[in-house]
Amino acid sequence: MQRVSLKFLAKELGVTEGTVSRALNDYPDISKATRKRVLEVAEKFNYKANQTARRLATGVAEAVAYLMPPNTNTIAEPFVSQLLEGIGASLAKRGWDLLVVQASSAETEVETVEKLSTSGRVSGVVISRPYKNDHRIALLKKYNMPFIVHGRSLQSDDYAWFDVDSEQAFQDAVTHLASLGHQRIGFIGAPLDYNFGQMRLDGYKKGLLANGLGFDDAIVEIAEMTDEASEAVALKYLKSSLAPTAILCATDTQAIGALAAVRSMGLIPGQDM
Amino acid sequence: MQRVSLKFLAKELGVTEGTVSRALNDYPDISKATRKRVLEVAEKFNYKANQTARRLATGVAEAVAYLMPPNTNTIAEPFVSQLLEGIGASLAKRGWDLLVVQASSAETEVETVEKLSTSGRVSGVVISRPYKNDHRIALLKKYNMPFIVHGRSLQSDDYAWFDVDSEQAFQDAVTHLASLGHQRIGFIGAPLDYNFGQMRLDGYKKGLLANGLGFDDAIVEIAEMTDEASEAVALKYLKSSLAPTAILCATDTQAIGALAAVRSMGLIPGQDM
DNA sequence: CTTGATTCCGAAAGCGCTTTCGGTTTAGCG
DNA sequence: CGCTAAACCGAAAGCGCTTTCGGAATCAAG
Repeated sequence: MQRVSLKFLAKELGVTEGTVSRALNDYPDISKATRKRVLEVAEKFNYKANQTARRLATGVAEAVAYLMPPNTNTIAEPFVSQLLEGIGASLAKRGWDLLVVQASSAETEVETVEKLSTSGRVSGVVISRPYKNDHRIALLKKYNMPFIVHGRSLQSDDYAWFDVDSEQAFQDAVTHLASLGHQRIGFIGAPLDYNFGQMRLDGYKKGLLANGLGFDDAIVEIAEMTDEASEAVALKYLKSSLAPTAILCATDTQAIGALAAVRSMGLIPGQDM
Repeated sequence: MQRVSLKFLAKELGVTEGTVSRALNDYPDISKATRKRVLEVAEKFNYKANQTARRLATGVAEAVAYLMPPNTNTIAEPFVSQLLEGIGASLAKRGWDLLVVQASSAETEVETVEKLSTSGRVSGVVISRPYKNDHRIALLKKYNMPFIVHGRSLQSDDYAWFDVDSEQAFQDAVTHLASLGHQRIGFIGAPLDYNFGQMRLDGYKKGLLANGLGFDDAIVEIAEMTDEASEAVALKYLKSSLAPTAILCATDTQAIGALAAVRSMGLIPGQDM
């Protein structure tokens, strides 16, 4: 199978590679006639430009990387998948590539970001869940690599981010539960190192306030983001003398754990709890 | 910020770019001493090779693409996410990239595969869920693009694939249930258009046979792969005079539906059923 | 018919790396 | 000490594309 290159097309057409390139890339200084000829022949031979060469020549990578959160298992969370789907779709429209990059651990994350920033294979980076004083962000800035953050941090004024309004959402959730008549609403939170952990807790608190409910340490706890950890916390709540009638969880995984706890107590979720 | 290129390092060291390249890539014809010097300086300036240039020069893309199944929402399925995680991890070890590519629709899928095969940006492709007479596979073969298929088809002898051994797994599942004392095991299957649907059904049947259990039409049904459909089927089983004591579902989603049915009957999963 | 402005395209220089080919040194050995 | 073989490294040619520069051809205007 003869690889169809620019040179091949040029020879076929009896023009220069430069001319073919100009025709293909809609340059102004090319006659209507030759452009038409070039496009036809390119079509005929099913020419697809070698992206690598094009990238080297233009200096633009035409690709962005999504940096996977380092904790294993997080990719299984639907939010990552859906995010990827969205990013991928809009990149595809421009013919750009989506790279999915993993740092095997938190330590290698720095190196991963560094390599991403300096190896020139992407023109932008998307990261999720900023930390406080995020070293990844620091690095991206240092190398002048364009990036956008999914999730916000307390000091995220000086870069672009997008996020769910965690605080509002959790306040709404409390309000919803309160409107159903719940007076005693428990909370299983995510680690406060994560900004969303902090925000969801804040939202929960605001919700309590807004609905005239009291805050009780006994049914508010931060747990690891695993179902086991959350299940244990939920069990403790349920077995206490003043058990909550509803439990709000910061993440899906924790909710799954809590559901298991509810069931193991012989209660039916959505009915007894 | 001065971009550290090979040329830069070469000038810094007083040698040729070629020499630096050789030292960095562990070529044999380079002295221990200069290699050491080169590595030190490279480290000092935090040199990372421009991947694009390297790819163009070597002709190997150092990247593989995962072609997302075209049906929307499938990426949200955990299997895709976990697969990506696994592929990404092993690619990362070799310093290769993982591209996630989406075809917006079934029609554009052909073009997507074609571009993937001819634009030279990847050296291999992974696809999921082969169809019968898969046009993607035909294209990949035509262009001599290495590929591997996740899932198998009936005629998958002439290419590499990997898959869960559905048949064995479901046979094992039946055996497990039988060893717990279950004599009447229901089955909610996936559409037989899917190869795994057929295989799981076969495994179920083999399991019954192997454990001396009888096959009963009344508690074996193929359902859509939604929780609602599965819930309806499970309810029917449970309400019948000869209700099964265990139900095997072909997919997670179906199991979720069945669990709902069990609970709505006031039974506790894992205990009463 | 001359001149100056346009239009179009060829020539060629890169982009940053790899890799072959030779030539110069050094080592090995009689 | 002389010869051959081996060890190193410089020079340079690509990889397949983009893009500047300038020249030839065409056109409009005087």
